Amino acid sequence: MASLQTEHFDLALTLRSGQFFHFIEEDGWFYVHHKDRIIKIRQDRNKLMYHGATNKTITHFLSLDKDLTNIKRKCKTGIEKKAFERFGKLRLLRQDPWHASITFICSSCANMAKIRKNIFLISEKFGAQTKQHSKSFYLFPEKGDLTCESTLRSCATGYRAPFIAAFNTSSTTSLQNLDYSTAKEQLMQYPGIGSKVADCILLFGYGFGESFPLDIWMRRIMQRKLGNISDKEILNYAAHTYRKDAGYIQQYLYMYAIENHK
DNA sequence: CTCCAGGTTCTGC
DNA sequence: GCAGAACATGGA
Repeated sequence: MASLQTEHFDLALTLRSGQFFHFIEEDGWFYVHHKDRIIKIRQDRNKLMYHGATNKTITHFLSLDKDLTNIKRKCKTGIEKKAFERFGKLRLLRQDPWHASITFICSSCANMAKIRKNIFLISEKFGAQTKQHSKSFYLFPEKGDLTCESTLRSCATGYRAPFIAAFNTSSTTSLQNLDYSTAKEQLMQYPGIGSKVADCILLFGYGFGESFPLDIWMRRIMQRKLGNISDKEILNYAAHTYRKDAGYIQQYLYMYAIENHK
């Protein structure tokens, strides 16, 4: 077993924050899917203990190298301050883009428990079985393997099944090199990917910090902050006020909104 | 049983 | 361009 020290980081909060669903909790350990690995990991105060990945992989995947200085500066007042105080120890995971894309195509008009179910069923029906840490898992399938719409339907994906099948043959390898707006336009050309899902994919899968996923919870909290304004105006506000830190601040606010809803 | 969920798309003004 | 409805399904 290897270990590493962390600062201002909460593993459980990070994993449970609705950005990622492909993990299980058992006997005090998290078993986290990451590409073809299952990372077995747990936290004790400032110490992370883990099996199945290198220090470098863990540090990158969990964004332990992320500099929070600018984010902290933008959360000095108002609702952002409260959200940062409560949820500032979560990091944005650096997920596999393909995995994140399918996850958030599944997310439309669903809840977190259902998205998790979709991801596990898709893995069971299409993914390769693997044995790691003396346990059996199903890896998330490769791009190109999600062709059968009826099997996708049996993963409780509903009307999203044809969207997944369409994205299965997409060519999105160059998105990394585009600017944010162009990358978002490209993603939104696929069926089932609108503004919000595109922002999730760009933030969680491609690391575009300026992405600001605007869902029903974010709309509520931003309208409470700014008044009854349109989505377009909210996104405009985030772009100009939060800039490259919009994604992180969104995640704090999202968690805050969920925890404090009536 | 009813209501809602990390929306998107189509339709009709 | 903008509001309203349809879209499948599971969880609370």
